[in-house]
Amino acid sequence: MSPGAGVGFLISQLGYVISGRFKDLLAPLGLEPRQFLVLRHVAQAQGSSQQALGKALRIPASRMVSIVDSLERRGLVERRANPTDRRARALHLTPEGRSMLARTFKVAADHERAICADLSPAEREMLVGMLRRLTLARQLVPGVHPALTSEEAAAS
Amino acid sequence: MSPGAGVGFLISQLGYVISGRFKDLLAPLGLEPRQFLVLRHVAQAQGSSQQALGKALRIPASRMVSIVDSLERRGLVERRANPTDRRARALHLTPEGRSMLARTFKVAADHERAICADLSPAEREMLVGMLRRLTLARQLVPGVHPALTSEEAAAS
DNA sequence: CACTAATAGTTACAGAGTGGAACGATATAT
DNA sequence: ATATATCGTTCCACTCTGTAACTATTAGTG
Repeated sequence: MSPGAGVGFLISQLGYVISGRFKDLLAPLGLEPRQFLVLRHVAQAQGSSQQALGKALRIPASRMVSIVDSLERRGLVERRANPTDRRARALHLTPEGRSMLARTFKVAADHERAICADLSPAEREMLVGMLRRLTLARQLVPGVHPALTSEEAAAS
Repeated sequence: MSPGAGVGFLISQLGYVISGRFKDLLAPLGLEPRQFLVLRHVAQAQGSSQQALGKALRIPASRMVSIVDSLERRGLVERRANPTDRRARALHLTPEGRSMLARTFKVAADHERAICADLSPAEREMLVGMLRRLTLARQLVPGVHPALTSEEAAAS
């Protein structure tokens, strides 16, 4: 079979345009995919340190700095003092951060709807099931998009 | 629904690791994905100019130079004189290029097998059908992976 | 036939994005 | 106490990218 017709190529090709489209949809909110990723994880683990977050998301510490900088500048995230460790910064979502996150979820839902527009609900379910089996077989971290994290970490 | 569970995210996530894996599989042959892409298209359209190739693959002319340089240095591709236009170079596959291409196809086939290992033949067929419908709805160029081409061109 | 505009390939270059190394402040272990 | 590790930060070198300029050649126009 010629490459270009297989599952691998189709998924790879689709994945690229889908994530590119998501980036475009996020842009009007003034958010980049990586910022979205971090914002979402701060919400899930309030008070985390930058290191912990970077470790979970496989983002180098030096890169976390500027990402958190931008989120803080926009008032979406706060760097608070950690009472037990004066080196670390406890990251917290602001009310604006929370409302922004809600907006991004809406964008993501719209995106998902557009992608699945041509599929019947039954097909969609079947597709999700098969894709999920493929991801599990590849030990992907659920909810963490590798493209937004380290290039190195993927190899390790 | 939370992002990370949808079709979009799953495909995007899988696409990233699948293409990354393909890159790793290609590495032992001393070939990068972009070189593979160009090599494959030279084979499909022998005698093409670099511009024509770049246009088809959405690779800027300045970038084609180094790609073709590397392929020529490895003896996989030849820049011959174009009899009707002395500005243009006619690209041709060498015998080594052809055998290299055959090897890459074998790698791609192995890769595809590994990806689909957990799917029954019927499932695989259904998956391909659904994915193909998604790609058609998005007007993707068949066989051309956008990630290996221009960032700009995707927007146009 | 001159002259201008467009095109093929190349080179040079500047900008964005990346992770690693080094640094000061703090925490932990011996 | 003293050495070692960790957190956040800054700095930097490296890669990848497309644009612009340049030469050689071709095509169009009067």
